[in-house]
Amino acid sequence: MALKHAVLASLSGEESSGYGLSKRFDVSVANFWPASAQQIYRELDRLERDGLVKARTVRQAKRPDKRVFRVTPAGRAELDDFIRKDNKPTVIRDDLLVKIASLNETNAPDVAAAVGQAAEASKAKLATYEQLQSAILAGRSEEDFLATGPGSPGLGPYLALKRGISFEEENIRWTREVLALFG
Amino acid sequence: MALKHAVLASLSGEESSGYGLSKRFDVSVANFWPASAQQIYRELDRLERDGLVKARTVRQAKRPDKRVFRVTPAGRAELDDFIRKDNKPTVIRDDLLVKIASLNETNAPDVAAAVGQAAEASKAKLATYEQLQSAILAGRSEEDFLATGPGSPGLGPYLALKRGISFEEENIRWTREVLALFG
DNA sequence: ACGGCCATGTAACTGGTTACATGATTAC
DNA sequence: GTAATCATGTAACCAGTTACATGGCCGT
Repeated sequence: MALKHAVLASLSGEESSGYGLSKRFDVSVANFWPASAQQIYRELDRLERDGLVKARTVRQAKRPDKRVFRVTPAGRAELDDFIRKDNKPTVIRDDLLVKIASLNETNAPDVAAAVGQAAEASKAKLATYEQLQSAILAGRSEEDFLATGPGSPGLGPYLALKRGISFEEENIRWTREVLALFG
Repeated sequence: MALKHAVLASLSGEESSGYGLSKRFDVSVANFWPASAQQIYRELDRLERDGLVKARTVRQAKRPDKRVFRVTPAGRAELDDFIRKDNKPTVIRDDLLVKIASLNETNAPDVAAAVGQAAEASKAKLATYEQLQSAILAGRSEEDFLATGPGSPGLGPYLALKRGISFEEENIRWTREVLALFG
C-alpha cells in the first residue's frame, strides 16, 4: 500500500485536485511510481475517509468545480512513519529485459528491433526530463540550487528527477552496447 | 499479462519445475520481473491449460514428485509474437524515491537514514550479481564470451544481468551524491 | 530436536488496468 | 467541426501479495 504514500508525498508539497495530481504524476512521479487517474481518485477517496487528507470544493467559472485536497496532521504523521520504515525492495518491470532474456539465433533480428525501440523511448523520456530540469533550475547553476540545503522547496523532487535522468542515460548506453553486439 | 512471457522466456532456455522456476526468478529474472512462487504456480496452470507449455511428472526417490514444464510450439509462437510487439513502458516502483520527494527540513535525518539503508541494499544486490557474473563467465574474459554471437546460450541472460549491475552501481553513485548534500 | 530445502498447492485480499460515461471550454 | 483539456467518476477484470497447509529428507 504505497500509492497512498506517493499521493501524500505529492500533496505534502502542494495541495491539488485529483486531476492536477494525475497530471503531476504523469510528468514527475511517473518515473518511480506510476498511477492512472482512476487509481488516484480511488486513493483520494480512501485517504479522505481515513482522515489523512481533507477536501474543499472550489467553484470555478467556465470550468467544472473541483475538489482540492490537502494533507491533515494525521496524514503528515502517516507519511513520517512511512519514511522511518524500512524500504521495500525496488521493483522494476521491463518487457525489454524479458525479450533480451529469450534471445536466440532465430529471433535475434526481432530482439534487436525491440532494443532499438527502447532506445528511442529512453531518448524521448530523457528529453522531457531535461526540460523539466532546466525549468526547475530556472537559470541557476546546479551548484547554486543544491547549496540551498535540505529545507528548500523542490529539492526532493529535483533529486528524484536526477535519478530518473541517470536511469534513462544508462538505458541508452546499455542499448548501444547491446546493438553493437548484434543488430 | 507479461508474467506469462517472463515464464515462457525462462522455460525457453531450459525446462524446469515450478519450484525450480521460482528459484531462478529469485536470482536472475527477479531483477526485472519479480514473481512469487504462488504466482508462478498459477501462471504455469494457465499456460498448461492454454497449451503453451506441457508438463510431465518426474517421480523422484527421496524427494517429492515434480512436474517439469517445457514450452510447446504454440508457446514458442506466443513468445515470438510478444517480442515483435511494442515494448510496454518500463515500470519502476521505489519507496526511496517517494521518501526523497517528500524531503523537508524536519524529516531530513529520517530521509537520510532511508537513503543510507538503500545504499546498503544496493551494495548487497550488486555483490550477488557480480558473483553470478563470474559464474557465467567461468574464467573467460567478457570479450571472449561476448564474441560468441547472438546464438550462444546464456548470452541473453548475461546482457540482462549487465543491465541489473549498472542499475545498482548507479543507485550507489546517486546515494553518495545525495548523502553528500545532507546526512 | 530443529531448521532449511524440496515441492506443490488453496484462499482471501489488495492493488492496478481497461473500458465506459459525462459534459463544458478552448484552440486550430 | 474536431480534437484537446479540464474534471470526476463507476464497473469489471486481471495481477500481485499474504497467509496458511502439507510432508518427507538432510544436516548439525
